[in-house]
Amino acid sequence: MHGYNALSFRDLAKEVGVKSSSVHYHFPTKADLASALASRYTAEAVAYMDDLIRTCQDHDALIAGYTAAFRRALADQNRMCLCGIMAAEFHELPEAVRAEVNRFTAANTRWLEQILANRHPTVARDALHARALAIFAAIEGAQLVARSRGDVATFDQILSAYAALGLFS
Amino acid sequence: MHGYNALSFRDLAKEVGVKSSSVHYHFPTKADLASALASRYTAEAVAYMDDLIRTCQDHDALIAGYTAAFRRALADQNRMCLCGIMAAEFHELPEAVRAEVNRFTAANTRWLEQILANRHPTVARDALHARALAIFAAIEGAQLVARSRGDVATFDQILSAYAALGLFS
DNA sequence: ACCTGAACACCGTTCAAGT
DNA sequence: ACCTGAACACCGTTCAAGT
Repeated sequence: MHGYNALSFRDLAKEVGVKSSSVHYHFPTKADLASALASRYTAEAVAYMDDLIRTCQDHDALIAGYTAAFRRALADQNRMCLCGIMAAEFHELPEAVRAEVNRFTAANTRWLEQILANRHPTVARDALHARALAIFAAIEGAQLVARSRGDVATFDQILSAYAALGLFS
Repeated sequence: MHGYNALSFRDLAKEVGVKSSSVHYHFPTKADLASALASRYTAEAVAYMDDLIRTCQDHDALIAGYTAAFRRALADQNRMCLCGIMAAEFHELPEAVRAEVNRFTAANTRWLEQILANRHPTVARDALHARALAIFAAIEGAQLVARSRGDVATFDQILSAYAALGLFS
C-alpha cells in the first residue's frame, strides 16, 4: 500500500492495461482517486473489526486481533497503514483525502472506545475516548518506527512494552 | 518541514534564486540533498537534547523538554518530525536517506535510554532500550494522529494518557 | 459510455556550454 | 569553481477526437 504521492495515474493505468487518460474518466482528479482508495481501505478495516467483535471471546482476544492487523502489514513486505502514511503526507493532501484519513481514525477510535466501554462500563466516556486515541496513536507510531527498521520484531517489542504498562487493559 | 516526495530541486532553487541545475552541482541527486537535510535535522535534535541534559534539574523536566519539541512542531503550522514523515515514505526512500532516518531514531532512543538509566540504575539495559523505543514510537504516533486532526490538543490528550500509564517514568 | 493521443506545465537528471 | 539552457523521460490534467 503506497501513499498519496507514490500513487500514479500512469502506473495504475499500466497495471489495468489502459491509458492514463482513461483512468481520469473514472476518477477526474488525484483527489478523487485517492479518497476512493482510502474510503475502501476504511470500509475493509471496519468489516475486519466487526468480524472481530463477532468471533472474539474476550477483550484480550479483541486487542490481539486488532494489533495483528497492523503486524500483518509489516510482516507482508514491510507495509504500513495507508492512513498512517497519508497522515504523514497531510500537507500535500487535498481536502477530500484529508477527510477520508480522519474517517479512518474515527472508525478505529470508535471501535476501540466501544470494546473499552464493554470492559469498563462505569468509566466515563471521555476517559475511554482518550484511551482509545492513545492506543491508536501508539500502535501507529510503533508501526512507523518498526517499518523504518524493516523489522517486525521491533513492533512486537514496542507492543509488549505498551501491554506491560496496561495501555490495552 | 516537508518529506522526501514534497522536496523539489526547482522549488529550492527558486527560493535561493538560482537554477535547479545549479542545485544539482552541490547535491548531485535527490538522495544527496535529502540525506544532507535529514543529517542536519538529526544534528539539531542532538544539540537540543544535549542542551536539555545541561539545563534540566530532574527526569520530569527532561521529559517535558523532550516532548515539548514535538509539540512545538505541531503548534508551529501543524508540522511534524521530518524523520517521522520520511519513515512513512520509507518505500520511496533511497538507501542513503533510509540510513539517516535510522540515525535519527537511534539518536533519540539512545538519549531516552540514557536518561532512563540515570533514573533506574539497577534496571537492565535491554529493558531500558525497549522502554526508550516505546516512548519514541508513542510520541511519533501521537504527533502523526494529532497532525491529521490539525489539533495540538489531541497531542496533549494522548500524552496525558501515556503519562498516566507511567510510560515516561 | 468509455477510451485514446496530443498537448500543457510540472518533476529529477544529465551535460555541453558558459563565466 | 560555480552557474545556465536545453534536452530527456517522468508526472497530473485537459480536451478534442474516436468507437
